[in-house]
Amino acid sequence: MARPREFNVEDALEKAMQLFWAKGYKATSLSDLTAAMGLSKSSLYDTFGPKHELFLSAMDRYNETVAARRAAGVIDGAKDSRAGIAAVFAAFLDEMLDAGEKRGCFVNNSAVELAPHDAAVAARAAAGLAHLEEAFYGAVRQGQEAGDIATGRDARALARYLAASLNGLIVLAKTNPERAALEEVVGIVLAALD
Amino acid sequence: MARPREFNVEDALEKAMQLFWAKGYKATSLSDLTAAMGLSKSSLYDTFGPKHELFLSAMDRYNETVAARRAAGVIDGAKDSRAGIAAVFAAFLDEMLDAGEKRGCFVNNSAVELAPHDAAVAARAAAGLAHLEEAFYGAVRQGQEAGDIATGRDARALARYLAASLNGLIVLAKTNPERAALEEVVGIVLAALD
DNA sequence: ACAGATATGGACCAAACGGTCCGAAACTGA
DNA sequence: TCAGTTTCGGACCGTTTGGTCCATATCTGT
Repeated sequence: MARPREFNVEDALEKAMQLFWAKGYKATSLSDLTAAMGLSKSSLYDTFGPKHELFLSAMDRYNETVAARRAAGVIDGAKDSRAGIAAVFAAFLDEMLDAGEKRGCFVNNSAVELAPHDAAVAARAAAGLAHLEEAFYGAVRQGQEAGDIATGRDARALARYLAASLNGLIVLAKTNPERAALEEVVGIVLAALD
Repeated sequence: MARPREFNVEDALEKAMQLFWAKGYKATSLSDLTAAMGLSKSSLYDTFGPKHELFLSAMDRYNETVAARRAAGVIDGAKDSRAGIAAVFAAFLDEMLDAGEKRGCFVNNSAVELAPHDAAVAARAAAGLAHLEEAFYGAVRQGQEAGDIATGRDARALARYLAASLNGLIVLAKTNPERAALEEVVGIVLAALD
């Protein structure tokens, strides 16, 4: 019927997500995007709509892929829920310290930069956080039933607490990326499960 | 000797800080600034230098005034250190929920938006966080000596933990401003002091 | 082979960006 | 009073921004 697209939509969206993740919304220009995605402005616009819409798509992709992988990481520690939770924190620390990129969490970044003034972004950020919280919630409940997490506290509150703590650590790591100090904090955070 | 300045430097810087705080660096234009500060571009440039320098001055002002006031809030609870710490968390929750502004913490915002790519901002964000941590540290030590905070944990690590948790709560509050849920999390955070 | 459909790059656009410059205004000290 | 100094608003600058448009190239179905 017609000329085929010369780029892979998924790949291009992935590139856009990586850029927005690393630089934020306002600091990423259309030129940056077209360069990274390997297509021209018109193609970008035809396929993904205006910049803001592309950004929302990038957030959706993040929630569906990166955040989902993270949630799966919690669940993988199924036999030992506590270990699964600890693994998520450890993975984040590695990501913040090893790469030197310090890009943090795309949901976190977007929530801080845009959520107060942008309802669509706020909704996606809320969904992303809820995703993480839900993963923690499942692990906490399981751990409480299995006995390796104390039952004294409400599982929902604990899950929220874990999600908040993780985001706090990310912010801290952006300015003070010292592994030992951060691990000490993680230790205190996880002690709430005892 | 010469024509006097028609605006108050401190007041103008305060206005700039409020704007950057609410909107972030990239989203705040020189037009926004001159309008809010009540002066023309040339005056702004002569007095505060280029935009980036003005932003750094705004961060300095935040650290010297807002952050200092916050630290004083911790110390005010001198007789009961734990209460002083709790008061800081409560004050932040009020700020995030009552105003409806949800601007959060200027240091937190700047750390997320710019720290990974801007060393000067990163340094100031680190200083702001250190300021908060130091206030917590003093309170924790005092509390441990007085007996209302458990001595089982290192005071420095606890202070860092409190600073991280506070920042995590701020991020959470930006997308999910439900008082009850947030207060529950605060309760778990403060339980680490027992 | 060819008609129809569609994705392409690059030219183009108005607006907004951060920053510079300068003539005029307003004050001071002598 | 008036020379000297400093600050003022606003015009102006080149660049970059997000977004639009179109002639061309390339594919498909018949």
